Amino acid sequence: MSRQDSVADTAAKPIARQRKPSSAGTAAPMDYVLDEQVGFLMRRAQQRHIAIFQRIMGDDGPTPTQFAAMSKLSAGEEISQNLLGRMTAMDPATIKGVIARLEERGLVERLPDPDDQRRVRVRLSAKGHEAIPGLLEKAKAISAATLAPLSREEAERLLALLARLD
Amino acid sequence: MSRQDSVADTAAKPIARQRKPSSAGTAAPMDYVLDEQVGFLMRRAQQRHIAIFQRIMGDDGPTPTQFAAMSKLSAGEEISQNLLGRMTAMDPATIKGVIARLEERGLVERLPDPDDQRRVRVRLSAKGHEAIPGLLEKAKAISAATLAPLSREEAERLLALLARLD
DNA sequence: GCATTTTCATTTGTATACTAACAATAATTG
DNA sequence: CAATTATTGTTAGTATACAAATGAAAATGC
Repeated sequence: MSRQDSVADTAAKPIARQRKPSSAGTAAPMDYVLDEQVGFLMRRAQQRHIAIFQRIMGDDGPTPTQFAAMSKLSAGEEISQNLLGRMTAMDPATIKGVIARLEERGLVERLPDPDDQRRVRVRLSAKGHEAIPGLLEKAKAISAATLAPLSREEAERLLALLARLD
Repeated sequence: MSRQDSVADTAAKPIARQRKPSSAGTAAPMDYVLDEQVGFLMRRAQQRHIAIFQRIMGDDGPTPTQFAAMSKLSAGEEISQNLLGRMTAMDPATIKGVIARLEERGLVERLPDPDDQRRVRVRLSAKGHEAIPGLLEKAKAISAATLAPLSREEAERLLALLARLD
């Protein structure tokens, strides 16, 4: 294997899913199997998704949150930093770092809002705009690859169920 | 609202889900709606889950990954650090930090493996063992609360679908 | 119109999570 | 057995992600 032993491939499948006959006397084992819990399953599905994301976007591509911000900005309007955070499900501290890194790479620009001195308006730079079509193409491939193990109907069902856990 | 404007509650629902008539001339908008992509939906579902986790476990409770490690160790056996990482879907660098923080809090112990000088064996401390029953109780409540918006059948379906995205 | 509250952005601190590079030790193979 | 390869654990660096606290500015209420 070329890439390091990342969790996403090498140790992908959990090793010990055995469900002991509840014998040994270490307190009450209870019927709790970590590998069957929502949180654990979601974490692992996310790890796989992020690995796919990085593979398809490439080494100099945006991270998932960076792309989310760019995607929302691609509509063309200037948006305040915090509002952009809400639109992409990032809190103010998180969106700040994401925008700062996008700005370092020349993909977005920050400018003061003339109407509200607290606000910082964020928008795509010309370079950012140029990147959008290619990124959207890759983003579609990422979603498809992530859902590849499922049929169309199953994928639709999963998305609908996930949307209800908001 | 008492807690800061965290994404998990205040800005929970995406704001702009409007699907413009593909008018404006900023390149090709393509039919890509961030809010409908697997990655985005999983990220938001995870954010909500983690918020529930922290609320139920409490301020001095373990984090999700810390609990995952403790849960696997509760079987009673000593496990090498890397193997424990594979069992809980964490790479070596990540499990190291998790175990270090559990050790600082006196919940796990690290000891050299007599048969393999590279290995570090990890096990629950007495204090860690005592904490397990209460933590398992809370962990079940966390899974239930996370899945609360869904019916039994829907929850089962979601878990089955997530398990296939591994 | 002024005090209270809210919003916006920032900073600091903690915890994941991964890549990459490394050293030490085991296991394998010629 | 010696050389190669693999495994284990560590360190350093980057990027999320959130809590909590702060200061500045805007909105609200009375």
